[in-house]
Amino acid sequence: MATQWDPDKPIYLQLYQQVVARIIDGFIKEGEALPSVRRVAAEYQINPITISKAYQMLQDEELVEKQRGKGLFVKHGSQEIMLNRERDSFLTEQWPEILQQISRLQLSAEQLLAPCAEEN
Amino acid sequence: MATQWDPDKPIYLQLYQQVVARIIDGFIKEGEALPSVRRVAAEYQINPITISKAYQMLQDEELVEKQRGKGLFVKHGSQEIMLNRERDSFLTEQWPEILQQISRLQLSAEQLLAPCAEEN
Amino acid sequence: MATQWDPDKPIYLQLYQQVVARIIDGFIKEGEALPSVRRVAAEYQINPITISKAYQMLQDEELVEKQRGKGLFVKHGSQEIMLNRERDSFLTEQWPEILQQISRLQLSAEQLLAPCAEEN
Amino acid sequence: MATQWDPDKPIYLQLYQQVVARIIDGFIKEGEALPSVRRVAAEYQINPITISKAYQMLQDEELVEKQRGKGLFVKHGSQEIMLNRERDSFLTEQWPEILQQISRLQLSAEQLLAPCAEEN
DNA sequence: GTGGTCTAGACCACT
DNA sequence: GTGGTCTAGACCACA
Repeated sequence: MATQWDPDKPIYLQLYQQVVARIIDGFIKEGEALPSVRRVAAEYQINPITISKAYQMLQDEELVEKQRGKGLFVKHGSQEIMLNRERDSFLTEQWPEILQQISRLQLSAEQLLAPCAEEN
Repeated sequence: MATQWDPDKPIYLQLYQQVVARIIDGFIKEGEALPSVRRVAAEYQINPITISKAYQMLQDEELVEKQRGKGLFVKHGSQEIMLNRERDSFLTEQWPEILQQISRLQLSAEQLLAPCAEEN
Repeated sequence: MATQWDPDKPIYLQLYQQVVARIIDGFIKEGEALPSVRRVAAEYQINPITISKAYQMLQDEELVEKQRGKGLFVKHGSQEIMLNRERDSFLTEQWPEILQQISRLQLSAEQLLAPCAEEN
Repeated sequence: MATQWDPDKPIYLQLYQQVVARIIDGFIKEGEALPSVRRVAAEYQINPITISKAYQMLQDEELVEKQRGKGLFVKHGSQEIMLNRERDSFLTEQWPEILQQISRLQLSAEQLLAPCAEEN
């Protein structure tokens, strides 16, 4: 999917966010295994350690659990937790800043809704 | 103003953005001088080199000009240039991502407009 | 019994320790057979190889002996050997560290004996 | 101090515990900087990344804070938090198991207090 | 000077 | 097959 990496952000973080997104969006279901470290490493031409780092974050947050010798599995309930957490953080952290920015730059509703109009 | 620095972003960048914001918002007017490196360094307990770096960015973008022995002054026309540039970058880079995020998280207009309602 | 496995320790080790504990405590008596690999595998949903590994340790230590075609049997004298070995290792390896920890954390006798008091 | 490493535990974990211990015991005071990654790496002949990993844990737990370009500093209040956490975890997790072990192995008070007697 | 990130390659333990 | 750990060495951004 993400064929290319943004060079301004650590790969492991982008990877982490990608996995979270894929769980939220239901591409990886609860109870299923994450693609193995080696598999991802081969597919994306990335060092396995970089992937481990992303996967470690998911374990630290208890969204994923290790089954020794088998792999990492999405915990039950993770999808909802992730979704709620993303919503919360968007609404309480990012959105207020965005609103402030919009007001500072005196952007009109017309300008903001332009991309929506294009889709029609 | 800037009560504290976000430890995850370079200070010089935060400083740069703060100055731009203050010019756009008219707190520092065109033709006026920026606060001196020393002054800012003392006030914010920051390494002077860090401040120089932020100020250098403003010079590189020709939004500010050096008057030898006097300091840095906001060029005439800078406010408008900055404002337009920020608008453009917001509309073309940030806003599309924000819209996508809103759709992914299935946020309702109600949730998004809540903070506006509060202000009344 | 073993409701769940600690994902941070190898299963075969936990299994080994569990068997030792059950022999020491007399739940499995000398001369009796250990539950078969297949039985344990089915009951605990564990890979049979993992169980073999735990049972192999017991054979290597000659606490258990194989009777071809019948299974593994607890040797006579094993209970005492195990008990003594556990006592020794506890007193010489674990206990000194525990005492040191207690002193470092300045724990009072009161705090340490609280659980004993509860039992009354 | 810890001239040698226990080969059964990851070095980064031992390092983490050592730093926690040194803060609890007051050898590293609140507000002070941790020894730099490179310094420790040179002193103990360890790969810098291994040390980073230990230090990262301390940051994740918000016991230590980064000052960009300067180093890692012990947060105010960390000593007490660490001490309380270690006490809690000892009393609620380790100690009950120890008591159970003592009872299982039928160890006498005499045996347990022997090392204390030696000190006299 | 500081910490952070990544690579390439090795080895280990577990299932 | 799985993930975890470590090394050696490189490069980067920041103050």
